[in-house]
Amino acid sequence: MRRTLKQLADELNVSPMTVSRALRGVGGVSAATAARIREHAARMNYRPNLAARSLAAKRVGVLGIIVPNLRHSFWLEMVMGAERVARQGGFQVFLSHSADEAELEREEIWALVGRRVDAVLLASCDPDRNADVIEEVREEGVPVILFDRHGETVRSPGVYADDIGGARRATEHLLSLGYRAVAHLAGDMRFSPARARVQGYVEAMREHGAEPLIREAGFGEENGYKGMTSLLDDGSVEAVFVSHDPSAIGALRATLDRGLRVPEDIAIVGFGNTECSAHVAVPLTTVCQPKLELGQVLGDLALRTLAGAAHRSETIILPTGFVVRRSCGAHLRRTET
Amino acid sequence: MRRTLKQLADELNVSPMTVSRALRGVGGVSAATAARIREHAARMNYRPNLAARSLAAKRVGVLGIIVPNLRHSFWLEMVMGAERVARQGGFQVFLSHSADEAELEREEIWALVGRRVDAVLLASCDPDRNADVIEEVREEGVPVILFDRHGETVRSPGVYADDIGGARRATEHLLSLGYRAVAHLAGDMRFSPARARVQGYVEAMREHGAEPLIREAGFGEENGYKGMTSLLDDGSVEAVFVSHDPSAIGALRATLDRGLRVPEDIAIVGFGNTECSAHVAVPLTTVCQPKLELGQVLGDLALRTLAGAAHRSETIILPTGFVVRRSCGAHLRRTET
DNA sequence: CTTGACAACGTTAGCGCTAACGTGTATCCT
DNA sequence: AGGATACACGTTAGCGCTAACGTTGTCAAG
Repeated sequence: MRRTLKQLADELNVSPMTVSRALRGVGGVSAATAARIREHAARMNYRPNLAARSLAAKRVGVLGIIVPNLRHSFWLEMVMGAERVARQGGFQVFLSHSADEAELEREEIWALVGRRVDAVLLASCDPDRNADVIEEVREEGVPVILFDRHGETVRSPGVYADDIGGARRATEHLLSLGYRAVAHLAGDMRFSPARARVQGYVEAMREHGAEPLIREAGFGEENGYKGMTSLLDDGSVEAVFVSHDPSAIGALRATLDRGLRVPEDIAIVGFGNTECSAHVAVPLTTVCQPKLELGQVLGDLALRTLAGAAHRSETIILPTGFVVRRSCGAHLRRTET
Repeated sequence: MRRTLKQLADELNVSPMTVSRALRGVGGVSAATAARIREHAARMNYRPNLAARSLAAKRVGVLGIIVPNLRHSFWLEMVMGAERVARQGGFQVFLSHSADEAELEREEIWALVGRRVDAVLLASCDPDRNADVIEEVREEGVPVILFDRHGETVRSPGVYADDIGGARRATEHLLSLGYRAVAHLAGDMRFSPARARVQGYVEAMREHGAEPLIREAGFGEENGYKGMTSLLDDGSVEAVFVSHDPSAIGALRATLDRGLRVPEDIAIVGFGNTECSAHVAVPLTTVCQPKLELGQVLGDLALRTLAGAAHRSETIILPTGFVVRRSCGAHLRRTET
């Protein structure tokens, strides 16, 4: 079967330890021997048994990442960003997802810890409910770094997008275009980003002396459709800031299905800049998070934490961007921005 | 730090082996003792060290999956499907991606094998180039199961979508609508699915006595845009079957940018049914692979292979579906289907 | 009362690797 | 010359777990 360190050592008439040192490049071996060993290992196509290595050493060189869901590009991009940084730092990434179920998430966390990952990067689908596990894992010496979603009770180093600022920006954009009746279709309020976006929206409205009008729709296209329908039933809205692009796409469809025009009759601004946002019938104006960068910062934070170089409870918030397309009606120049 | 088997054993005044047996439920322990042990382990929140377990035992309970790219829902869904089945079978999944680089892919394969995964499920970005690694891994007793893409030289058990049949279906659909000048915007011919789709297209055209017209565009929206532009420059096309939905979206945009109408002037059919396909300006008629099912079949094949219950070089091909939307012009009823 | 068979546990010996310390030899300084 | 110093390498002892075999006790058949 596989070749082991010891076999290599026998073939080369050195001790296993020397081979180990040479292959890891930790010094304590003459350059000549090291070269000889490395060459032989390469020819023999030797690969260390990482399970054994991680058992013997403490560090394993693996970060575990758990996201609620891989189907949304947001998570995916964050993971890719984190992975890139981790790889450059000599770490591998073990990726899991919780399918948005707190119970499964607990299991996944334990599975990662059982595999002795060096750190857990977690976008929890329910940070408060799983606060105990997180605490426990921390006590065992495995850093847990939260991202995107935080809870009320859990405070921890983490990386987040500036949801409040992004929501303010979106709302102010609509107000500056001259819309007054600007409503908000909120996301699932169990999640901190949804709450933060509501907050940003409300702040912006208040500052402009406008009355907030909020409807909780939840995430996803269908919820957006329903939420928008109910909003249109109820009263006269000029513009809507939707908490999440998929919902915004649903809202757009609902509006169009009513025979209303976007943005002439109703303006829409989304949040997230998902893959389809630029392609839909009326291209969506939207807030965009720096997804890849968020991931990179996350990976970086993890590496620094492991190196002991991060502040305790370092919290990083990255600013959001804003993409103006057609759904907000800016191109109609109702008012100069 | 963490509690170990031995600690548990001491606390319970039994041998570590008894604890191990009780926790794995392999028998050889009285029901009473087993219950006592399990209860205590649960209260102590004991988690086995999987690295140690995988070192001591042969089986680890992990499948490694490598896909070229996670950004396309196709791969993602396959992974999710495979993961679901694996989980039900008591396996975890270690997910990697090769970023479409053969060299990286080799590394990822070795990394997985180094971690002693029980099997490698691989959608290779270059099956021929990496045939040697695949062979080597197999010789070490780790089954490698290919999916979606196969090479010329590598023949192996695998799971594939019926690309030929799907392409035939799409082409025949267009022909049956009365279009005669049906062109094909091909994908990247290095990959077997692109070649298969060309084949299906050509076969269908020949059978209807129509002349194939193929242009290689590659994958992705930009390539689709360029390919379509060049196609429109060259001559009179009535309909186009595009090898991949993102390219089809690019092609659609190119057509619209020219001031041509879809489907009135040019009909378009895509392949893949990606997330955006239903949302674009003219909703795309497209061939859809049973992504999740492909993944499930893949996971199932892997488990059966590990159980020794699969035939050598079992190859599974799943039929594709077809979604008629607006871009093909079927709703205009040029001809009854 | 043996004998054997079986259940319920314990013991031993690693899996493949690495940390920590030990040994041997050349080199250098006073 | 004697000892300190440095380097190259070997030895020992596990990491936490499990396979394989050993031991003890029990009970029924002969």
